[in-house]
Amino acid sequence: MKNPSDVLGEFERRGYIEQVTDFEGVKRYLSEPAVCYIGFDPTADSFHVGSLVPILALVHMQRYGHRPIAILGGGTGLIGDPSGKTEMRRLLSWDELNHNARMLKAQLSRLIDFSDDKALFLNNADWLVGLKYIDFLRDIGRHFSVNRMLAAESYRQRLEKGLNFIEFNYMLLQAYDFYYLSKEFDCMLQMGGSDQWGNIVAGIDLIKKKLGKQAYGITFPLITTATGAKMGKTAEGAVWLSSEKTSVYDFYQYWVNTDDRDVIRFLKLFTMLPVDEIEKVEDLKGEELNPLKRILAFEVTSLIHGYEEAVKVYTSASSVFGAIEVPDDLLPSSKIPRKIEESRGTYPTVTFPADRIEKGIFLYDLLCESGLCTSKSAARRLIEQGGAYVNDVRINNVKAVLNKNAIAENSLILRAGKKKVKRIVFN
RNA sequence: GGAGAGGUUCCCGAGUGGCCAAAGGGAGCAGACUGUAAAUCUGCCGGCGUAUGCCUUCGGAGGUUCGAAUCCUCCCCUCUCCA
Repeated sequence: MKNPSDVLGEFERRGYIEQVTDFEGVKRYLSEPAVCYIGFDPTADSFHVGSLVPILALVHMQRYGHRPIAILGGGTGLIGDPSGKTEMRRLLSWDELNHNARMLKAQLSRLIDFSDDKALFLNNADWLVGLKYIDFLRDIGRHFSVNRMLAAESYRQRLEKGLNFIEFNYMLLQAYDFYYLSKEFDCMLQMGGSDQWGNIVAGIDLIKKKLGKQAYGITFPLITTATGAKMGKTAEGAVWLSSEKTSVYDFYQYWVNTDDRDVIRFLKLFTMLPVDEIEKVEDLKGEELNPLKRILAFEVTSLIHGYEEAVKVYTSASSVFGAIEVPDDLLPSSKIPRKIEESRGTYPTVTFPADRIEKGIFLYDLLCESGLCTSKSAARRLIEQGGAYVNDVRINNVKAVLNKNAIAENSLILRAGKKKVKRIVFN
């Protein structure tokens, strides 16, 4: 069993920590199995890559013997957190909320063990919705100074754009969450993104005032890529953890395409590989980083979608981009297949009726309908610019028509640019 | 409640009656170079498609006009100042 207090060191070495309210205090608190919590946004029915750090923080906590609590901001989601947003969030309906809660818990369950209450998944709607306005003002509201709230960074930004009263109350509700959890579950540590600092501190103050107890807070840094983009954002939108929303293939690709400068940092942040091992490969540069990128992609995919799926995408990606041997001594704890036997990868597949190909089908139609291009115009452009490949042969003719000659075993491989590939099956 | 400013294509932002599918930048896409990286260069960047063409788009609904993102009316939203 690991030493519970070492989790803090682990966080430090992995780059999980932005701020701590009281480092020594937290260390003492974590010196024996403790309870900690993180709140999650209920606005979608899947987490995305941006939530990975908080989620993995809970995973680490559990591995070190602590009891993590994931709070779904059901009650607060009905309001919308202004922190770090420049716009007001849309309000959720009850049905959406319940649906999202189910889906999110299922996702977390793959990573966190909720059996026997070793971890908890709670919805703050359970205790927030029943609050009485007047009681709340008397018991909780009086402890908050508006002056201090206005000074909080999270509100200051919004003050410039405009902040309505409902959002202004968000801090009180989140502080109340923390107070509630400290009272009911002895949870004295809250973690969260750096934009949550103000809310966390407010909760600590409230606990001090109401219970006379000391609570703690840790915030994670906002993770951006080397190019300055927010983590997990692509042109197509967020990179989701749900394979329904982001295919496992695209998920894997997102990670392999990591910028050189981010590889080591991301290995520490987003995989569970031992930090010792990661630190040993820190000096690798240039092309040597390619196997590391594959390990990164493999490990994260494996964590989120499971080992089997990860092996599958890894194999198919290798058949698209070429297999490389990953040395046994490179991050030895990784379960990535070190050698790939030449096998046909499983490309993302789209099926078409067989008569389409028998009649002959315009290449641009196929590109468009298979989802590789967003419109026929885009498909034409792609062909004109030399980015369209059928079975690895570049097709430059915009009016190209595919017929039976193009297929082998009822399928063909369609490429758009270097990175987007689909297998088209006709039957 | 009063006064003012504003809402333009994925984002920022120009455009004040025809030359506007709408400048410029960013993002994105393709190609070259490469290592499924970055940087750079070239091209593209509403849709249908190849027609001096049509359709959709400048907050929403109407109107004026041969013609509107641009003018008028009403409405919605945002911001600033005052109360």
